[in-house]
Amino acid sequence: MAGTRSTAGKPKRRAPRKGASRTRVARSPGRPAAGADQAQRILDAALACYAREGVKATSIRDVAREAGVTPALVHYYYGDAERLLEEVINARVLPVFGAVRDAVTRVDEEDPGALATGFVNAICQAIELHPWLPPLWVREIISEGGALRDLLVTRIGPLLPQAIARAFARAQQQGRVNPDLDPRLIIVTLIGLTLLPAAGAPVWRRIFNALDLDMDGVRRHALALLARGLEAA
Amino acid sequence: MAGTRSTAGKPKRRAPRKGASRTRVARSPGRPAAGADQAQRILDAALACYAREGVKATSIRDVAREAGVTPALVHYYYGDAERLLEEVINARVLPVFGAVRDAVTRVDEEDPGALATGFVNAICQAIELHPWLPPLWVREIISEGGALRDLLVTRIGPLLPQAIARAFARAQQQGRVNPDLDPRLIIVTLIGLTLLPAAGAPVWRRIFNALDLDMDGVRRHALALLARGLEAA
Amino acid sequence: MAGTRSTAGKPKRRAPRKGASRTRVARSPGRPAAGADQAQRILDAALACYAREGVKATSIRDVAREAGVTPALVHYYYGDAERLLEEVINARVLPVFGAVRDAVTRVDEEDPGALATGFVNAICQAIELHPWLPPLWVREIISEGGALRDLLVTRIGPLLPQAIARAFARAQQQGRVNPDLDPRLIIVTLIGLTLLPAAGAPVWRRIFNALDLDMDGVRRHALALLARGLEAA
Amino acid sequence: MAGTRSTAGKPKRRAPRKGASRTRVARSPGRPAAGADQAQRILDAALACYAREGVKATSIRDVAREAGVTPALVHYYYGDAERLLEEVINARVLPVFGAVRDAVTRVDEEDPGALATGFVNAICQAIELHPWLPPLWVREIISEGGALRDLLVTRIGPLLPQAIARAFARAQQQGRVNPDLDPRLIIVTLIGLTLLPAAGAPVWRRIFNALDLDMDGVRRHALALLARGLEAA
DNA sequence: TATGAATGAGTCTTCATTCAT
DNA sequence: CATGAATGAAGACTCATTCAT
Repeated sequence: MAGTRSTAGKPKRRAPRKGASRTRVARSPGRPAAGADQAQRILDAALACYAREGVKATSIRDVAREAGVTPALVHYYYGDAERLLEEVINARVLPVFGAVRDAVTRVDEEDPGALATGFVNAICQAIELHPWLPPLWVREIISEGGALRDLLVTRIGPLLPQAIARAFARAQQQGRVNPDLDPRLIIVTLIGLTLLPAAGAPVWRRIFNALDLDMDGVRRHALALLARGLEAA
Repeated sequence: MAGTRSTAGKPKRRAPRKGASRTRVARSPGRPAAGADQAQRILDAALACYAREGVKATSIRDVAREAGVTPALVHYYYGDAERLLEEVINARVLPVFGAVRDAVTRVDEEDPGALATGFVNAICQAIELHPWLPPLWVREIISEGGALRDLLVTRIGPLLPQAIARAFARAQQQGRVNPDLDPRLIIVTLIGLTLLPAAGAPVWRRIFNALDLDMDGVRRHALALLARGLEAA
Repeated sequence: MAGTRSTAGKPKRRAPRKGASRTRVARSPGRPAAGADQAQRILDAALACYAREGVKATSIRDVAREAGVTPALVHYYYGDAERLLEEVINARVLPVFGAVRDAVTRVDEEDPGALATGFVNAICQAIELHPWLPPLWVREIISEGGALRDLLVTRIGPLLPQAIARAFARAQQQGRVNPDLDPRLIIVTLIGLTLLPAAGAPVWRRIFNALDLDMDGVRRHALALLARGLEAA
Repeated sequence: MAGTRSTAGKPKRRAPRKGASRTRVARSPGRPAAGADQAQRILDAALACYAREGVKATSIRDVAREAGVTPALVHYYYGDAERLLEEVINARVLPVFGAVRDAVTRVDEEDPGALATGFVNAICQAIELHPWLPPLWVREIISEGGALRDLLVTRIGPLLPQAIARAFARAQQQGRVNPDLDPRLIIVTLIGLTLLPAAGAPVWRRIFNALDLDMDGVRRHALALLARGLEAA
């Protein structure tokens, strides 16, 4: 009979409860206190799923399965697929871009070649440390409707891309850079020569039946192309 | 009761589901004879959804909504999300790559510069004709787990990429190409200089607040970089 | 593996989909076309559950169980617990109050006794026709937080209660009604003498071990009390 | 693992659940010795939720939220939604009815007018002391399926209602009371003239746009109606 | 005494799919 | 050719409950 049904799953009905979203116990604000390495494992699992399946196609169940926990626990820690994504971004993704930016800003801004080389090296290093980076980038940042596009526009873009574009524009005006290039597309090019090959590596390996297509080869190829492609004369 | 079949609620895609396959009435082979511009509309809608949301994240309902028909009709025509995807590939995607390949093969294979230029021009033309091409490419072909990866490996790869790699390898041995490049990564580079910027254009426009970042600019930038980057001296 | 999970339950993720609420197929607007007596059965079941368990405590599953259909079908027809409630109100509840109002407005407004008698008789008749009326009234209209309170305030209140209050205020000023009464509380009293006893009948029967406590007894008791209680002298 | 017990996700209330009953540490009997104003706070919170949302629609989480404690603590103290309800009844609800009964039994039982007046005054006083009383009464005692119905039948009914009914029956036989009334419905009427208006006050205030509709007005209206309505001549 | 972690179960909602029409 | 009705399955989210601390 009715009246026996559990309260679970449907708060009560009607109780707007919208405001109270954020499960009371949810940990999302501060990093999950202590002993909760589960929380870390969940973040890693989410990242893996995002990279493999795409953010939109990743269900909380997928993440739970990948992490070896129950879906309820994912919800316990991060409350919501949306908040889980936010946490992944803040705790995993942004730090990596921060590191790349730091590495690049240590380079002489007036030397466009050094700038490009610095970026390529930094991003290739990041890629080797974080295999999820290339797939996540091409799928969720570059792609239309990507779940992380705003991230690039609001939080990454203002840092590196604009700085690089400005540096190249200056150098170009001073005749130190290939005048037919569009300074704004330099950063796009740098990504197209590093993150894109990295993301596509598995396919290209199969197509060329070449197991030796590794990140170091990609790096050298990119640097070789840029060395001549960027220069003025 | 209705709905006694077992495949209901089935996974997004990929579920083998060998048994109940192929709806009795399903039309998948030739385009349905009459009154079936519906069928075309559905294919277009699917393509739009794939490009916008990703193949895995596109439900049959999404396609139906986009096409302005009932989900039942989509099922009636294509039976299955998997078969719908196949039809989209065969009827829409492959022809475009065929056209690009045809354009490129009309070029002198022994001139690496012409080859690169030919590819860039052909792909840029295809992009302008088919706005779904860049997003679909970066998300479903380049990306790990992309739904169209096999397509590249089995049906596109053997054609153009391998031919281009061979041509550049030959030219490189003859000293006519920058010796520090990896011939196999040339095609990757070409894509990274065209399809990737095209896919990312909306974001870059926002980041640089530049509405003038169009495909023609991308093309010129790519050709400028390649002109010097590829040459030997 | 991930990526195999059904799309169900979680549209895609993130796809706001808020606007698109109203299931495309949902029937809520027009009465469900034809042959859909299921839709009627569901409304009846919902009403029964509301009366028995309360609106807030009624789950869509309860309704489905009561109606002998699947929860998914309830959702198919009415999309949402909220919309189901709306439909029940519009298709079942409001018509009853309309009938009561019509009956009362046929009475001479200048005769307060006739007005009270008319209301008592009309509401008692409605109660006998619609057993769900008393429980629904006391629980969802009178009670704090009742799900139908707004209904009374916005759609029923302006009709009968205010008219009755005005009529009694006039008659009281003319010395034709007990001067110590509050005209606005007359309608409250009328309800307290009819709907409340009706709702409580089962308990009172058990307390007094009296199976003969029926609506007709309630009606006569109410009229007897009002006959003297309302009059002036 | 944690959570291997079987009662999880159990129905709102009423689930027999004889087996796993009574949490090992549960405190249900005497009030927990020390530091346990928490326990009191929880009872108050439960009462507030019951009045606001209804007993069936009140989850242990709601109570915890309202009390500002963890759900686990509520469970720690009262183990179970069912037992929590019992405690609320014993510690909060029954004493109030006891007080009303005491007040009424101090009146001359042979004077029906005094009896009615005494009840009205006593209940109105109780209402002003305990705002949760009217909603709880109409929703959980009067209403079909109300969670406190048994309470009325087994523990309150035998006291006051039956005594009042007997007193009025006697007086009626002696010609001292309106002969057309049903003595058993007197108590129902008394409630309909006090608790019901009190419960509905918020709505009626909005309908009549009258902020001056207070308990004292309700009391006077009730007494005025009863004074004439009950008398014999 | 009190709570964070963890989980099974239950509800809502959506989806793919079938079938009768 | 096309669709409304109907359903099983799956996913999201919430809940009650336990347990270790």
